[in-house]
Amino acid sequence: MKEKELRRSLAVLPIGTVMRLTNLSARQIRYYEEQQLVTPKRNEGNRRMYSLNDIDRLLEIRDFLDEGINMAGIKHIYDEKARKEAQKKAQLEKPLTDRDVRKILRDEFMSVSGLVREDEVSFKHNKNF
DNA sequence: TTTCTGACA
DNA sequence: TGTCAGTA
Repeated sequence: MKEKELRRSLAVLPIGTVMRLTNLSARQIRYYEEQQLVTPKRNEGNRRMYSLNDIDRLLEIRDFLDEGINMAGIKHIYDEKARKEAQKKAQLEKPLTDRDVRKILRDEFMSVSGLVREDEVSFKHNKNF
Protein backbone atom coordinates (compact mmCIF):
# COMPACT_ATOMS: atom_id res chain seq x y z
CA MET A 1 0.00 0.00 0.00
CA LYS A 2 3.04 2.26 -0.14
CA GLU A 3 2.73 2.82 -3.87
CA LYS A 4 -0.77 4.20 -3.49
CA GLU A 5 0.23 6.73 -0.84
CA LEU A 6 3.13 7.85 -2.99
CA ARG A 7 0.84 8.55 -5.94
CA ARG A 8 -1.65 10.40 -3.78
CA SER A 9 1.11 12.69 -2.58
CA LEU A 10 2.39 13.48 -6.07
CA ALA A 11 1.79 17.17 -6.79
CA VAL A 12 0.62 17.29 -10.40
CA LEU A 13 -2.51 19.45 -10.42
CA PRO A 14 -2.47 23.17 -11.29
CA ILE A 15 -4.72 25.53 -9.33
CA GLY A 16 -7.21 25.75 -12.20
CA THR A 17 -7.98 22.03 -11.90
CA VAL A 18 -8.15 22.26 -8.13
CA MET A 19 -10.69 25.05 -8.43
CA ARG A 20 -13.03 22.82 -10.45
CA LEU A 21 -12.45 19.78 -8.24
CA THR A 22 -13.16 21.65 -5.00
CA ASN A 23 -15.48 24.43 -6.11
CA LEU A 24 -13.21 26.88 -4.30
CA SER A 25 -11.93 30.13 -5.84
CA ALA A 26 -8.23 30.58 -6.56
CA ARG A 27 -8.35 33.38 -4.00
CA GLN A 28 -9.60 31.02 -1.32
CA ILE A 29 -7.16 28.25 -2.20
CA ARG A 30 -4.22 30.67 -2.00
CA TYR A 31 -5.52 32.13 1.22
CA TYR A 32 -5.72 28.69 2.85
CA GLU A 33 -2.11 28.19 1.87
CA GLU A 34 -1.20 31.45 3.61
CA GLN A 35 -2.91 30.06 6.67
CA GLN A 36 -0.74 26.94 6.46
CA LEU A 37 -3.77 24.69 5.94
CA VAL A 38 -2.30 23.28 2.72
CA THR A 39 1.27 23.32 1.40
CA PRO A 40 1.31 22.74 -2.36
CA LYS A 41 4.61 22.26 -4.18
CA ARG A 42 5.86 24.76 -6.78
CA ASN A 43 6.98 23.92 -10.28
CA GLU A 44 9.76 25.52 -12.35
CA GLY A 45 7.62 28.56 -13.06
CA ASN A 46 6.59 29.16 -9.45
CA ARG A 47 3.20 27.63 -10.23
CA ARG A 48 1.40 25.89 -7.36
CA MET A 49 1.07 22.13 -7.93
CA TYR A 50 -1.39 20.14 -5.83
CA SER A 51 -1.57 16.43 -4.98
CA LEU A 52 -4.67 14.30 -4.45
CA ASN A 53 -4.00 14.56 -0.73
CA ASP A 54 -4.12 18.33 -1.07
CA ILE A 55 -7.48 17.99 -2.81
CA ASP A 56 -8.85 15.92 0.05
CA ARG A 57 -7.49 18.46 2.49
CA LEU A 58 -9.17 21.34 0.67
CA LEU A 59 -12.48 19.48 0.45
CA GLU A 60 -12.25 18.84 4.18
CA ILE A 61 -11.53 22.50 4.84
CA ARG A 62 -14.51 23.47 2.72
CA ASP A 63 -16.74 21.15 4.75
CA PHE A 64 -15.44 22.56 8.05
CA LEU A 65 -16.17 26.05 6.79
CA ASP A 66 -19.67 25.01 5.76
CA GLU A 67 -20.17 23.74 9.29
CA GLY A 68 -19.38 27.20 10.56
CA ILE A 69 -15.86 26.54 11.80
CA ASN A 70 -13.48 29.49 11.35
CA MET A 71 -9.83 29.51 10.24
CA ALA A 72 -8.54 29.40 13.80
CA GLY A 73 -10.75 26.42 14.54
CA ILE A 74 -9.58 24.50 11.49
CA LYS A 75 -5.96 25.28 12.28
CA HIS A 76 -6.53 23.96 15.78
CA ILE A 77 -8.01 20.73 14.42
CA TYR A 78 -4.97 20.07 12.24
CA ASP A 79 -2.54 21.13 14.94
CA GLU A 80 -4.13 18.67 17.35
CA LYS A 81 -4.06 15.91 14.76
CA ALA A 82 -0.38 16.53 14.08
CA ARG A 83 0.39 16.71 17.79
CA LYS A 84 -1.33 13.40 18.54
CA GLU A 85 0.35 11.61 15.66
CA ALA A 86 3.74 12.90 16.70
CA GLN A 87 3.09 11.71 20.21
CA LYS A 88 1.93 8.29 19.05
CA LYS A 89 4.97 7.89 16.84
CA ALA A 90 7.31 8.89 19.64
CA GLN A 91 5.61 6.40 21.94
CA LEU A 92 5.98 3.55 19.47
CA GLU A 93 9.69 4.13 19.21
CA LYS A 94 10.25 4.07 22.94
CA PRO A 95 10.81 0.80 24.80
CA LEU A 96 8.17 -0.12 27.35
CA THR A 97 8.67 1.38 30.78
CA ASP A 98 8.38 -0.68 33.95
CA ARG A 99 5.04 1.01 34.52
CA ASP A 100 3.83 -0.12 31.10
CA VAL A 101 4.94 -3.69 31.74
CA ARG A 102 3.18 -3.82 35.10
CA LYS A 103 0.04 -2.45 33.49
CA ILE A 104 0.15 -5.05 30.75
CA LEU A 105 0.62 -7.89 33.21
CA ARG A 106 -2.16 -6.61 35.43
CA ASP A 107 -4.56 -6.19 32.51
CA GLU A 108 -3.73 -9.66 31.22
CA PHE A 109 -4.32 -11.12 34.65
CA MET A 110 -7.63 -9.30 35.04
CA SER A 111 -8.69 -10.47 31.61
CA VAL A 112 -7.68 -14.11 32.06
CA SER A 113 -9.18 -14.32 35.53
CA GLY A 114 -12.49 -13.20 34.15
CA LEU A 115 -12.79 -10.30 36.56
CA VAL A 116 -13.47 -7.88 33.74
CA ARG A 117 -14.74 -8.15 30.21
CA GLU A 118 -12.13 -8.27 27.45
CA ASP A 119 -13.29 -4.94 26.06
CA GLU A 120 -12.81 -3.27 29.42
CA VAL A 121 -9.10 -4.03 29.52
CA SER A 122 -7.57 -0.60 29.22
CA PHE A 123 -4.27 -1.56 27.68
CA LYS A 124 -4.26 -1.23 23.92
CA HIS A 125 -2.31 -4.11 22.41
CA ASN A 126 0.33 -3.12 19.88
CA LYS A 127 3.32 -4.52 18.01
CA ASN A 128 5.49 -4.10 21.07
CA PHE A 129 3.60 -6.79 22.87
C1' DT B 1 -3.95 31.35 -21.60
C1' DT B 2 -3.13 30.53 -16.94
C1' DT B 3 -1.17 31.70 -12.68
C1' DC B 4 1.40 34.83 -9.43
C1' DT B 5 1.88 38.68 -5.99
C1' DG B 6 0.20 42.75 -4.04
C1' DA B 7 -3.41 45.86 -3.03
C1' DC B 8 -7.97 47.92 -2.39
C1' DA B 9 -12.84 47.61 -1.25
C1' DT C 1 -13.49 37.20 -0.50
C1' DG C 2 -13.84 39.40 -5.13
C1' DT C 3 -11.37 41.80 -8.38
C1' DC C 4 -7.98 44.58 -10.86
C1' DA C 5 -3.11 45.42 -12.39
C1' DG C 6 1.25 44.07 -14.38
C1' DT C 7 4.14 39.87 -14.88
C1' DA C 8 6.22 35.48 -16.13
